[in-house]
Amino acid sequence: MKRCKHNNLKVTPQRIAIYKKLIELKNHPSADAMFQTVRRDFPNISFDTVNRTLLTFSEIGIVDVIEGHGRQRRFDPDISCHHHFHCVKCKEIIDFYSAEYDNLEIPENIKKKFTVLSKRVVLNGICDKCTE
Amino acid sequence: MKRCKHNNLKVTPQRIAIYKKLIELKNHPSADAMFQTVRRDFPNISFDTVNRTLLTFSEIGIVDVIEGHGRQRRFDPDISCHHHFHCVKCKEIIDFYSAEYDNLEIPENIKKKFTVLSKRVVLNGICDKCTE
DNA sequence: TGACAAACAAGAGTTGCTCCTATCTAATAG
DNA sequence: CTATTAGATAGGAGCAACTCTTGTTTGTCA
Repeated sequence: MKRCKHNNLKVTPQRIAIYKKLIELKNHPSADAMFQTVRRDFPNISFDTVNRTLLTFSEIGIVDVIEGHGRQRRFDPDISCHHHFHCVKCKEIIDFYSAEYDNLEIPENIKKKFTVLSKRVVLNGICDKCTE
Repeated sequence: MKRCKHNNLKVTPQRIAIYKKLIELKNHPSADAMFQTVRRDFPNISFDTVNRTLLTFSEIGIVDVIEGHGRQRRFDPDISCHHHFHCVKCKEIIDFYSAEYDNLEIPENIKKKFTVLSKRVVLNGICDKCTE
């Protein structure tokens, strides 16, 4: 919440409610999933507020917007360095951790030209559930 | 085109036109961008045909559907192993190559549980044009 | 406590696919 | 070479997931 003040954002009950739900969740909710969840405690919040708040949070760096192949945008409350496995069948995104991947160097020619903010290894494949 | 036959798909003029444009392109077109391009040579092709064909191509492995943060799905005609830099401002996706990244090992616990089909390192940051 | 900028709810609008139906065509059989 | 038929196409309707607009409410600072 300090983060909000630092960015000239007001601390509203809606934002607090969304933030609390976000840190509770261990998966990668869509805007709609967050809306459904927050709505239980806050019955007349609008979808737009939830969605806008999530985008605002991503701008000040308290959530990540994650890469996806599907149609819905997904948010990631875990902003520590981690990596993703995408199942091409069920579209699920599974987090995993790897020291080797965390320590990857950014290639020189990239570092010279661009400002790199984050890195992530994305594996595509078929998850255990879809293999049967 | 052999690939089409192997997968019991018919070789139609539309598919040939889409395929030709695809291998010409060096960027990461959206379905709509492809539609606009193909339409110039093939004025009465429908958007649906282009989109369906791109999805079909991705299923038989002649294009990749790539991770993206925006609302549009992007296709990648370069299916050799390479990596992506995403500019968080202009949303451009820039390809880069790195032998170090190509040789990354898949962690044991992932290999045991899931079938990995491809791997890619995704860097997020700000590109040279957006830095000014 | 009053003024003002920021945030909110509700609903309309937009984008980017995805599905449906009637028509057409490429490939196989005769 | 023609008939058959499974698969493909065009065009348009339908739908999901945002995104914008408008009028109202709420924090914050003077």
